[in-house]
Amino acid sequence: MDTKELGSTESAILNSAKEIFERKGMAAARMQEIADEAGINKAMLHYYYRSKQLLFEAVFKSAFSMLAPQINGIINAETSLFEKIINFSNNYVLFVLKHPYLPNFIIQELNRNPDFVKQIVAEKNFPNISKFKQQVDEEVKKGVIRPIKAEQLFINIMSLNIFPFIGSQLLKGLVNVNDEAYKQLMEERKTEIADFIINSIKLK
Amino acid sequence: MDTKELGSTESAILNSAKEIFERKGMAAARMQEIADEAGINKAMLHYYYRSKQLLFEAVFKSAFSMLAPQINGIINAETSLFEKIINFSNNYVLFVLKHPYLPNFIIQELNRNPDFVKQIVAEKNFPNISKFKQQVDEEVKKGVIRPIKAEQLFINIMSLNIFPFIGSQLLKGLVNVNDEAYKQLMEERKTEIADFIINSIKLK
DNA sequence: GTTTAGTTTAACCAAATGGTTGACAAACTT
DNA sequence: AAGTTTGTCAACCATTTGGTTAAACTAAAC
Repeated sequence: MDTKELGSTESAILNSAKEIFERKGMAAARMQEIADEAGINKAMLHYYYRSKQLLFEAVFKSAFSMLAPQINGIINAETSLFEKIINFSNNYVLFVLKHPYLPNFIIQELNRNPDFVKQIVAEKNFPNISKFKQQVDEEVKKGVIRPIKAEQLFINIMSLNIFPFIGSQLLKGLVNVNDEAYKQLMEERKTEIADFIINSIKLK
Repeated sequence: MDTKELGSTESAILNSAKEIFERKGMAAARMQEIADEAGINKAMLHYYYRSKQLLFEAVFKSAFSMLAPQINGIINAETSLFEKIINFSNNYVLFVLKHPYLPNFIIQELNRNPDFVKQIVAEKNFPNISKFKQQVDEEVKKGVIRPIKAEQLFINIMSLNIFPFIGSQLLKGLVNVNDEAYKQLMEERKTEIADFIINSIKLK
């Protein structure tokens, strides 16, 4: 596949590995397939990354470091609570269009390997909702929004944004629409989600 | 493992296969492990189910037939819209406590194999939201709830209920709570979700 | 021009894995 | 009771798979 210089072989491997791992998951991914995708010999994978496990971890960390700023940047921005909700919903849809398999990959592998969470959480760039929490508590106290735990609100925001993509196959079936119509629904959600949330919490 | 008579070996296999497949997914599951779990010889798996693929399909269909009534029964009940929302949120949490890996398994394998959806949708007991849709449209027209597409409301309900379990590892990390505290949050959601939704759509 | 260090490949290997076979036993059938 | 079907198992098989190795190639250093 394409590379973008920088130890071209090494980054070609990482790119191909990302593609295969994200689409198939650790267990179903094949080293040979990654090598083929990168257009290089299988031995190169081990030359640069030692083992499947280590290659996987490199991919996972790289993937997580794409998602984290997405969450962090918006949740901890210097904007009002409502703006955060609007921005997140809007941006997340755009993000997923660029990386369709990424969120599912992360969630899946995190479930398969719960200990992994601890490693990741320990890292410096791991998102932190403390600022968001403080903001929510304030708005509740000021009577701008109805009483709600910041944790629950955060889970709601994440759920409404992430699940429609992860559960897309199931939802397509249940809602009984084709790919095109579902894509249209997702498009609408860029504003629908924020409306839905703000309507729920805002005290007029 | 335990069996519950009825061709004891065959059902022992299915039970063990469910357990392993749901926890590890198709790709990572091992036939030997399923046999061990069932306390029988590996050849028996093939005697009763021919191949890994067929055993997997049996498990998947069985799993889906547990989830479907959960959705169907409530969404198409003879109750008011608000009652449906309340009942679903309440029941779903109880369901997941009994079958922790099931929803994730279904969504995961459906993603991995999108063609599978068509097969499943064709079956008679596949949930259908037409009644729910009609109900939502009516309530909008009557001015009981604000204007919202039934499909979007449905997706919101599903997202708010299902995602917190599927993404539990990620959310635990982001919200920064331990297993115990997270379980507590899930407990609260039995009522929190319905409140959140109804607050959003209800016109006073 | 030779050495040297890093890079790449074809061929190979051992373990794991899904699946098969043939013997054997238990349960029906007649 | 003899024969037939059904269920069960240990051993086996072919293929796949992650991983290794030794030799060949490349390009910079001397």
